[in-house]
This record gives sequence, C-alpha cells and structure tokens, in this order.
Amino acid sequence: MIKHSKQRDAIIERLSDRTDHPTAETLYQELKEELPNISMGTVYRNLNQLASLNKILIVRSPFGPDRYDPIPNQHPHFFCTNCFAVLDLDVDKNRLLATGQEGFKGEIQDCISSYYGLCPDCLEKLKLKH
Amino acid sequence: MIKHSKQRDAIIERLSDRTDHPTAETLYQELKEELPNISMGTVYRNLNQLASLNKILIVRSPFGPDRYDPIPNQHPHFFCTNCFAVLDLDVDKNRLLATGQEGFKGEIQDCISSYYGLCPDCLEKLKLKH
DNA sequence: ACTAATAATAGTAACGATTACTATTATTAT
DNA sequence: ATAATAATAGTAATCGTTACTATTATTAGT
Repeated sequence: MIKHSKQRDAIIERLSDRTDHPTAETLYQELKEELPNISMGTVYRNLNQLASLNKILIVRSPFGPDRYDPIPNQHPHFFCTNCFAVLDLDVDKNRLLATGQEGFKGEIQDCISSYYGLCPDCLEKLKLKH
Repeated sequence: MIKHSKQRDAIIERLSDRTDHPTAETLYQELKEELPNISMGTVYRNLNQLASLNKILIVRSPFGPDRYDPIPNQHPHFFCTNCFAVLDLDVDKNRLLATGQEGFKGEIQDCISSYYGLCPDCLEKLKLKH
C-alpha cells in the first residue's frame, strides 16, 4: 500500500515535462534546492518504484550511469557521442520488433534500441567548421 | 607495442567458437583450470584490449553483468527473460539503422539493439505444458 | 646469447553506481 | 486520537569493473 510523500511528488514534478533524460545524481542535486535533506537513497527508491509502476522509464546508457525518462513506454533513444545528450527517437517500434522477429523461433516481447552518433546540434556545428 | 602472453592466448581460445556470450566471471572460472594463478584483472584487461582492437565485442546486458562475444562487429542480441540465455540475432542491421535515421536530423553511426522475450527453447517448453 | 627496455602479470586496493539496512518520521485507516 | 506501517535520512554494503604496484615475461637491438 502506497503512502503519499512530498519527496516522491518533488521527484515526479522534477522529471515530468523534460526531455534531457537526467541521471539520478542530476535529479538529486536539483531536488536538494527545495528539499535540502533529501537523500540519494530516496531518489533511487522512488525512481525504481515509479519505474516498476510503469510511470517512468529507466534508460541504460552505453556511456555512463542510468538516465530517467518521464515517458514510461520503452522507446528508442539516441546517444550523442560528442556531447553525450540523450534524445528520444520517434521511430516505429513495431517495425523494429518485426525486423527482429523475422526468422527467429522464439517470442520477442520487446526491444531496447540505442542509436548513437552525432546529434543534430553537434552535426550542425561540425558542418560549420568546413 | 603489444607483447605476446599465454594468458591472452587462453582468453582468446576460450572465447572463440562459442555462442553463449559468457561473463568475465565465467571465463575466469574456466581459465583458472588451466592457469590457476590467472587473475580477474588480467581477464578484464585483455577483454578490454581485445575489444578496443575490434577482435571481440562487449555486450551490455539489460539483466546483469557484461557478456563477451567472439563476433567483433556490433549486432543485435536476444536476451531470454526466462533462462537468461543471450543469443545472436541474425538481423539486417542496415534496416534497423535506416528505420532509426528516418526523420532524424543527426547522424546515426550505429545502434545497439537488444531484443528480449522467450528464447526458442523456453517457448517450446512452455507450449508443451498446455 | 645477453642485455635493456618495457608490456603483461598477480594480487590487491579503489572506484562509481546502486542497493540494503536501521532507527526515526510521516501518512493513513480505523 | 491511536495504531499500523510506508517512507525517510543517513549510512553501510554490494556488485562489476578499473587502477595501482611490485614482479615477471617477452621482445628488440646488440
């Protein structure tokens, strides 16, 4: 049975409506400003709880600690190898699933797709250098 | 400048021709039988070196420690949520890349695709239960 | 072959990210 | 109000992995 807590409210509030996929550490540093005594354990405990309730998504980064996404359904992400930004990719996941399922005898339930390269900003900056 | 070592030879030999994607720990336990003094550091150091020379692939598992793959090019893997087997998926990666690139303004260089669900064996066993 | 230079090693310590523990505090149902 | 119990802060512990250090093994040049 879940009880209300202002820490959890603050965590949800901090994470919602952002697209930068912060780390637990980033959230913790920001949350300390409004709740000076909040602890890392509380941040992790609530993020894990929210994830298991399918309210947020834990995004495992190939380049560092986990990121957190307010969009709860599993979707592809793009990791910039230059500035380390994490972006949501608007990709038809059913096509990715269908591609994976082709010729595979098991049952594919889902996929985690991590694309990487240069994000639009870094690509643009690189082009301007020429 | 790289110098020869029997430990590295043994690691390469152990990993080659297998498809079970062992962990560093698994390799270490097996290697100890022929080289009782080999250390975890040596296993990791060589696996990392081989990976940076593109001779093997490090496979980050969503469900536990890293796995190692003698096939060095980045390719999709399937993770069984029932028996935790890791399988190579024979998927046309160019299609996955193309799907990801659609409508994305940045430059996609590669992707790590992790599918999961029931492997052929576990699916078959489940079917027999009915 | 001998020697010098240095890569690789075993063993151990340290690390970063995350989880677990514990006594206390806050929320909720009655 | 009270009792039951989630949730907390603070801290310790864990896991997988990397870094350090003194020693050993391999190689290049004589």
